[in-house]
Amino acid sequence: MQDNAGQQTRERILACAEDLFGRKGYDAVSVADIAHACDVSTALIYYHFTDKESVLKALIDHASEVFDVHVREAVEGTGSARERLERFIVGWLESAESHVSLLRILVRPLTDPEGPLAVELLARIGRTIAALASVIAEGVESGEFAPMEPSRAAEGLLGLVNTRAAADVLNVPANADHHASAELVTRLFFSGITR
Amino acid sequence: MQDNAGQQTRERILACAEDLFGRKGYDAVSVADIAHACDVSTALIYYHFTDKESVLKALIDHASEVFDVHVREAVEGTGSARERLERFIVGWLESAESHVSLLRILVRPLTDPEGPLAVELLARIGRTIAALASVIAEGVESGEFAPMEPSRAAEGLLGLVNTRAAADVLNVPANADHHASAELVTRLFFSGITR
DNA sequence: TACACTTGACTGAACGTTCAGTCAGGTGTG
DNA sequence: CACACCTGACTGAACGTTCAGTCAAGTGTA
Repeated sequence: MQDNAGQQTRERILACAEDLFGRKGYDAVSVADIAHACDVSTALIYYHFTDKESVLKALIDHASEVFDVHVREAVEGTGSARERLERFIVGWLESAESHVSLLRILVRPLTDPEGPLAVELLARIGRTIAALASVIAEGVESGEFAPMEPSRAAEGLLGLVNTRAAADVLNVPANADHHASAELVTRLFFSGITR
Repeated sequence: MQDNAGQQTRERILACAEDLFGRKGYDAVSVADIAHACDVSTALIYYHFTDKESVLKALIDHASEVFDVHVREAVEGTGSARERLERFIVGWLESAESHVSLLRILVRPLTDPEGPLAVELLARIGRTIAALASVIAEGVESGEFAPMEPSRAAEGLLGLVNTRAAADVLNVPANADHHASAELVTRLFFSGITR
């Protein structure tokens, strides 16, 4: 009972931190804010983590597990390049919907390039783009896609999918209709807007 | 000479703040940082601005002038919907290249929805999307574009163009080749990746 | 069973530092 | 003088972090 009480608390702290960091941003959230949100003392957070940044680090590690799955599936999966990319789009948007805060933490360095752990996060994004680019490159080589620079296209795809995911910030109601989102992204990315 | 020394100083403060806010983010930059960057006292900043947030506000007003031009041109300009959107893409990417910090300030609330002036900035983004959507809607009505929800497409376009603009954060060298960027975005948005 | 000892989980209070913002006053020009 | 411009010295509050110590729940021993 008490053996895993510590683990439970650690998870509770992480859950609160995920929500707060995702909503307000790392800098704007104090350790006291996190502590208050999960009803513990600030000192307890330093019992479970070495410092504030390591809380963020733990969240990022968790986030990678959630989102990287879809990238790996696209790279290692079966089917045509387009099929695998379509599955990536759907999967990524699903994860984005259920882990908005986590996604915001991951993409923040794109608008905050000197923020906390920016170097690590940007490297991660770079790896994601490279992975998607490899799938696109396959499609280009096989003639499935038109000739183009794969890394650029991959960048655009990630931009599209993340914009769509961040859309609930805007007035646009993105809730519950991520199927429509996936369709839009798929269509925009593969066929464009032109009739 | 000294009459407009104040104006000059105000502009210098704004220039430093633009750079610092754009690189490190509003929260991570102290008033003392800004003061030190343009070699004045912190007190002087409070002589020219009522508080820290109003410095950001002044920057945003300036940013709007820089970026809104391209949106207005797309809405009020002549030519087909596609031509006007293409001009918007080129213009926006040009401004983005020469005002990276400013753009980062404008889009930050997308990943920091409770940050400083987020409400105002999000409203601004909403207006931009609505404006682009109206152009896309024209294209849809005239049969130039395939039937689709204009606001979603507009959202995607803005996402594409801003992702491309933020790309210099990544390892991808986006400098000096915003023509290639514009081509990519144009192609991705209008024709998609498919052969 | 009883009692001394250890441990993991947790806290209140305080640390030094940094922050946004203030203020009384100085300097040069019309 | 009067006014625009500017500064050094300062303040209260908030910050991340530390620390001495509490407490309930084992554990080993007799």
